[in-house]
Amino acid sequence: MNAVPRSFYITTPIYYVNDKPHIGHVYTTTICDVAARFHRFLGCDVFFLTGTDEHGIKVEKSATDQGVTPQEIADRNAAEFESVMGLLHMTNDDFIRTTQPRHTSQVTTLVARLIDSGDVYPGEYEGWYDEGQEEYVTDTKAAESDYKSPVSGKPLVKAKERNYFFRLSAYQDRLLQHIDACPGFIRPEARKNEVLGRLRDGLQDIPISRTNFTWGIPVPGDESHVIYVWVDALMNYVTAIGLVDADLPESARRGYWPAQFHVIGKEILFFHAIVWPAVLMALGIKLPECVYAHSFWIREGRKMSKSLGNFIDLPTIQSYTDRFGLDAWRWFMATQGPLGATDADFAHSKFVEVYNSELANTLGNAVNRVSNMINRYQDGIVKPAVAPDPADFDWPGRTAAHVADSIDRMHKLDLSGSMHAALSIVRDVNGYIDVTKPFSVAKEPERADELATILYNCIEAIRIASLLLWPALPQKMEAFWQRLGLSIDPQAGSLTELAAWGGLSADHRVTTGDPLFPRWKEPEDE
RNA sequence: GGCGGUAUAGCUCAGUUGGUUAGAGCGAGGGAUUCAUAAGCCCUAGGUCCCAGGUUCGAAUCCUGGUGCCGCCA
Repeated sequence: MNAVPRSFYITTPIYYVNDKPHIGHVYTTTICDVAARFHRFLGCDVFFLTGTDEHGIKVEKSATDQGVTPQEIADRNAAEFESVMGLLHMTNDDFIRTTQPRHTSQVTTLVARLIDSGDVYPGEYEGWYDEGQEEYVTDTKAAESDYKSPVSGKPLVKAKERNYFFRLSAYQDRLLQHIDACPGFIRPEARKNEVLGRLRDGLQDIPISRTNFTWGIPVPGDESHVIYVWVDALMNYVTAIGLVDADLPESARRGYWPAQFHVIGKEILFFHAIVWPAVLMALGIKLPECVYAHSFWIREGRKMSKSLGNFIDLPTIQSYTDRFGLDAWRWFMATQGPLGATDADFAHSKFVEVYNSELANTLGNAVNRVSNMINRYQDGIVKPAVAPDPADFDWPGRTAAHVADSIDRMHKLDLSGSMHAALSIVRDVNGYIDVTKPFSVAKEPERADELATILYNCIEAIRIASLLLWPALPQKMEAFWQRLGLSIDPQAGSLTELAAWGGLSADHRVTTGDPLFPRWKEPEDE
C-alpha cells in the first residue's frame, strides 16, 4: 500500500445564491472536506472545489424586489456562503462563482462548440406555462395539478417558445454503456438504478436556453437567449480548472480532470448523472469517475420544510459548534450522515449519544487515561518498549489492518466506516489496558520495563488512530499532537509512513490537559 | 398512474452465490475492577427475520400475491 501521488479532484455542487445556507450545504461541503483532507494526508494532489451558482430568474426577481442589481444580490450572498466555509474551516482550494469572467468566457466557448457540432440546435418548445410564475411546468406535473397553477390556481396555458435544445436523446445508449462499463460511476447503488430506469424510459432533447429573463450568459450568436442555469452551473466543474482556456491562470490545473468525485444531493441527480455526462460526451471531454448522490437530513424524524420552519439553519448549526465544538459537529456529519440511499435523522438526543459514546467515552477518555498514567508513573516520559508485551497483542498487525481498512473505506467515500475503523484502534487500547492492568503493574517497581512497554503500546496506538481521525477532527487531533510534542503536517502527505507501528520515538514528553471532549450532560430543564 | 427499492433485537442497521444455536453498534439490566471524563472492561438481551402461499432435503436469504414505508418520473 504505497501512496502513489495521484491527483484527487472532488467537488460540491455550487450553491444557489438565492438560498440561505443550511445543513444541506454544510453537510455536502463537510463530506468533501473530510475526504479532501484525508487524501492530502495520503499524499494525493488534491483539488477541492466549491462555489456559487448566481444566475437565473429567481436572482433576477429578488434583485427587482429589493431594488438592487442582480450582481449585488449575487455578491452579497456569495460572500455569505464563502464566509460559512471559513467559519467551518473548510479547506476548499477554490471558490468559483458563475458570474466570474473566467467562468462565463469558458461557458460561452463550450456552448459555441456544442452549437458547431450540432449538439445544440434551435427549435421550438411547447408546453404548459404558468403565467403567474413565469415558468413552464412539465406535462406530468401539469396533469397532477389538473392544469392549474399550484401557486395561484389559475389555469395553465399552452405556450410555445423558441429555444435552443441539447440533443440529449442521442446519448441514451452511450450513457447506458458507460454506466454498464463503470459500475462505480453513479453511487450509491439505489441512485444508479434510478438513473438506469430513466434511461430505459427514454430521453428527450432538453431546452437549454431561456428568453423570459436576462440574468445569465447569452447564447453565443443569439443574445436574445440566455443559457439555462443548469448548463451554466454544471460547467463550473471544468471552468474552475481552466479546461478550455489555456490563457487562464487556472489552466495549470487541467491535469485534475477528470474529477474523482462530484458529490451532490439526490435532488440534482438527473443533471449530474445524465445531462452533464451527455454534455461532456458531446464535447469530447472525459467523464468524472463518480457522481455520488447523498440523501437528505431530516430533523427529529420529520422532513425539513418551509411550512414547518424547521430547517437546521446556520444559527442552529452554530449552537452545536458552540456547545460541542466544531470537531464534534464534523464528526456527526461524517459518521451519521445520509451518504446512503436513505435519509438520516438529525436528532438532538442522537447527537449527544454519539458525542458521549464515541468522542468523550471512547476517544477522549482513552487519551486522558493513557497520558495520565504516563505522567503519574513515568514523569510524563514515553519510554521504549523493551520488555515483551505481557498480553502478546499483535499491535503492528492489528493497527496496520485498521489503517488499511480506514484508508480503503475513505477511498470509497465511506466516511463512517473509515472513521470507525480508526476508532476501533482506540477500542483496542481500552481493552488492552483492562487485560494488562498497567495501574497494577505500576505498583511493583521491578516491573518498570513491562509497564513502559504497555504504556508505549497504548500511546503509540492512539497516535496512529489520531492520524486517521484528523480529517474529521482536525482541531482536537492537532491539540493531541501538541500534548505529545509531535509536529505533524498533514499537508506533507505522509500518512502511511507516519501510521507505521513504532513511529513514536521514546523520550517524548506527554502533557495532560483538559479533556479533549468533555462529557456532555444535558442541562436540567425545569 | 408508471417504474424501482425496502420491511431483521427498544433504536440505527449488517446479513456473502439459500445450509449447523440470525449478528454489530447504541440504549437498557447485571458483574468484576479503578489508570481515566461515575468513563473503560466482561456478561446478558431469548427478536413470528412484515403477512399468506410456493420452490427445495433445507430459506431471513429464491418465486407469486398482499400490506406498510420510501424513492424516481427532466
